[in-house]
Parts: sequence; C-alpha cells; structure tokens
Amino acid sequence: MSACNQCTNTKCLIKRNLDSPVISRFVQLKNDIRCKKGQQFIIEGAPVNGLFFILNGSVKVFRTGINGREQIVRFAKTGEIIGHRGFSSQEQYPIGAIALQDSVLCYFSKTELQEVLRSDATFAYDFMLFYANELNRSEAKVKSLSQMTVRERVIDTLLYVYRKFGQHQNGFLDLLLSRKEYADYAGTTEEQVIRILSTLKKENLIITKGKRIGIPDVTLLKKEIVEHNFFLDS
Amino acid sequence: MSACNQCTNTKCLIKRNLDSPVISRFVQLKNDIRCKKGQQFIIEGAPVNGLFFILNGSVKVFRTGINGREQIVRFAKTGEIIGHRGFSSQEQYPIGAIALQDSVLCYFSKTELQEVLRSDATFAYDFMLFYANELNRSEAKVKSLSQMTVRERVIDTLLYVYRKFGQHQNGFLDLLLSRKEYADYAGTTEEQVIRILSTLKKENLIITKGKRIGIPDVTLLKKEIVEHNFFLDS
DNA sequence: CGCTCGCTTGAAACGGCTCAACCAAAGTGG
DNA sequence: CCACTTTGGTTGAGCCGTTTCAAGCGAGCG
Repeated sequence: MSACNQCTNTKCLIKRNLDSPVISRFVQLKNDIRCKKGQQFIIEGAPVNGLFFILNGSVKVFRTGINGREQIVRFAKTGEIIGHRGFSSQEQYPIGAIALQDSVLCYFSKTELQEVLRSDATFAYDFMLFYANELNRSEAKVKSLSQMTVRERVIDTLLYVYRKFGQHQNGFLDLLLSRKEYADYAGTTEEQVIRILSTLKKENLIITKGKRIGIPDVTLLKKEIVEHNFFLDS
Repeated sequence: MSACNQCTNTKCLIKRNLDSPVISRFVQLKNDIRCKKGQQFIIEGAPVNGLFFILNGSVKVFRTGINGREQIVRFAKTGEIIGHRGFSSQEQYPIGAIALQDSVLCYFSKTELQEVLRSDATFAYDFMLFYANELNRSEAKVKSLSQMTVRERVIDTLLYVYRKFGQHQNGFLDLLLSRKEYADYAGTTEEQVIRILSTLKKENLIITKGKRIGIPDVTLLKKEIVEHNFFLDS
C-alpha cells in the first residue's frame, strides 16, 4: 500500500489537497491495485462505484459500439483519473479500461469521495476544473470528428499522443499502439490508418519502424491541420 | 433587475444554493440581459469573462469550423448555463451563442464566481456535477458522430430536441428549428436532413407541417437507434 | 519449420456531400 | 392587388472519400 503523503505525483488531485484534514483522513481508505499490461480493470457494463488514480503507468479508456467496434475515448497516464464518468448519474456508464503497460492504480470509493467533495470547497473546485477540461477536450473531439477528414483525424491523433506521452530519445513516440488502436481513437478503420501513415511517411512527415512511429518535426505536422487550430486536448 | 430570491427557477444552480450567505451576497452583483430572438450575445473569438444563466428563453450554442461550416454544440433552455466552457482555461474558447427566442439572461462575472466556488463546497460540488453531466453528453455525441449513420444522427437529434423541449399540444416539437440547424447539430448537410425527414415521414415515424416536426410515437422512433441505446444527452 | 499476429495493399461497393435546379410560402413595393 | 424578391424547403444526379472485403507479406515464436 502506497501512502499518499509520500507520493511524488504533483499532478494528482488528491495529493494536491492533502493538507486538508478531511482529505488526509480520507486517503487512508484507498486501495492499491496492480495491473499487468493488457489487463482490463474496468469492465464495460459493470457499475463503477469508485475512482481510479493512476499512480504510474498508462491506460486506454474505451467503449464498444455497434458490431463490436471499439471506440477509444482517451488515453490516460500517470496522475490522471479513470472512472469519473460514472460519477454524476446513477445510470451505469458502460466504459472499459485496459492497462497499456504494467500500472499501479489507487482506488477510492465513490461514496466516501462524494462526502469529501461536499465538505472541501477547494477540492471540489479542483475536481470541477478537471471536469471542465475534460469537457473541452471532448468537445474538441466532437469538432474533430464532425469536420476533419480521416487524414486530419489521424494526424490529430498522432499529435495527441505526442503531446501527452512525448517522444523517446530514439525519436519514436513513447506510447506503443497498434494501427488498430490508432484507428479506434481516430474513429476510422485500421486499413485507413495504415494508408495514411504510409503517405505521411512518403511525405517525410513521420518515420516508422515496425509498429513504432516517430514525428521528426512536430510543427511541420501541425501545419497539416492548422485550419482547425485546435490543440486543446491534453 | 430580477432578484434571485424571487426567482422561481428551481433548476438554477445559483437559486438552489441561495441559502448560503456567501452566495446570497454574490447574487447582488449579477446583471440582467435581455435578448431579442436571433440576437447573438456571445461572439466567437471574444473572450468570455462571465457566465450566463438563462432566466427564460432558449439559446443555441455553436462554433464555426472550416469553410464557415457551423457546428451547433448544444441547445439550452431556461435554467441552464452558457459560457462555462471558457471557465477552466485561460485560452479563449471560441464559441458563439444566439437566442432562439426572446430571452432573459442573468450574467455573473467569472472572477467573482470563482471566489464563491472556492469557498462553498456544496456549490462547487453542484457545479462539478453539472460539468460531469455535460461531459457525458459530449461523449455521447462523440460516439454518435463516430459510429452512427447520418440517418441515425438525425433521429438522435430529433429525440434530443424532444427530450429537452418536449412537444406542444398540437403534436409538434416545442422548439422551431430550420433544417439547416438540424443539420448543424447532427453534423451533416441540410439536404441530407431533408431527405431523411422525408423518408421518416413516409415511414410514419414523424409528421411535418411547414418547418414544424412532430413525433407521434417516441418509442417507435427510439427503436430506430436502439442498438446504440444512448440517451444520456439532456 | 510452420504457425499466428499485425501490418500492408488493391479493388470494388457504398454512403454522404456537392451542385444545380425547382418549388412553395411569405413578404415587399409599385 | 398583383408581380417581384427572398427565404427556406425539396429533389435528382454525379462525384469523391471512406469502408469493406480479400489477398499477401513479414516478423516473432513455439
């Protein structure tokens, strides 16, 4: 069990409010969960009665649509929250989450969290801002889906991964995804992604090696979708 | 100037927290704004440094994308909030809002609201829940756009308007929109909307008279998109 | 070695968009 | 009061982007 007061994660909403006595008591109740790469820790359809904070690792959040088509809602990394979508409404919110690498998660019960939120204004305010940002990100995606071409959406996805996970020294994105996963996030098919990646490679906008993808010049790639100048997603 | 303590709007987040002394002091600072039908009270690109509550009336929130294509983000009615999207980030969030009928809006300054939120936990919690709901709605739309056909999206839009604004005794939706506006919300073109409305009419799923549209049997219409069973948007 | 899995490419079919013409209703001005 | 203009709705035809289907390829692994 990892203690919050020893946690080094400055982006964690809990950690940042730890000086409040209510919250420091609250964090005693958390549970640690260890996930192997590929493990699904939130099952679609099952009610989510708690929140997960990623202590370290990365995760994909998705939901399954018609004819089994997977829609990746977002990728999350260390310090981020998972499961908050089931927070507001009583109705279950069918969402799934899979660890993309070995990850450690902090689990907080929903009912207890609610109490704390109702009693600590700064904490609730932080949460509110978090939701507001998520909303901006989501609406950016609405626009992306409704107005961009598939090519632009794929580029947008690449830039999203770049912003969020950065690039390794070797010049490749620091998150390894399959073409299918790129497709599921961009809202298109695997083949389409492959075709577009091929042409992007020919245009020297990206480099590839196996399933790895690298962006040599981000500004150059950004220019391909500037008309949309929309880089709100984090 | 309308006073909050005399307001009958039970859904207003402010009104519901009026017993708090901080908030009852805060509401003294609000301004009333009267809008004629068609009047734009939030201009795209201009920074939004406040929040609007709809005292009564209805509003469409939109943004302009590439080649002038209008994307309607949502429709809002009495008691709802406008302008909250610009709340979290400093960056300006280019959004526009137009009154769909003569409306009265309550305007609150952003900086003052922030102070209140930071000091009243219940109030902040209410706001958080509001954002969480908006997020659900927005992500429902992401799914809608990425996985539904145009026909399904148009039906979804009709159901959305039905849920939100209801139907008049005469059997027509209580919000009068042009075909273009339906298209801008559904993320398609005017012609496409017209075509689909025509076929829906032939299938006796809707009735039309002029620009008015009515849904005789909602459950029947819902069945057309059941596979997506996704009725979270409010 | 042969299997599987993920990546790649091509060709064909489909859906949605664009363009263009037409229509109906409502408003405007002589 | 009628012709004219405007606005929004409607329909058809052609085109283009995207998806689907099918086949092939290459790397990794038991």
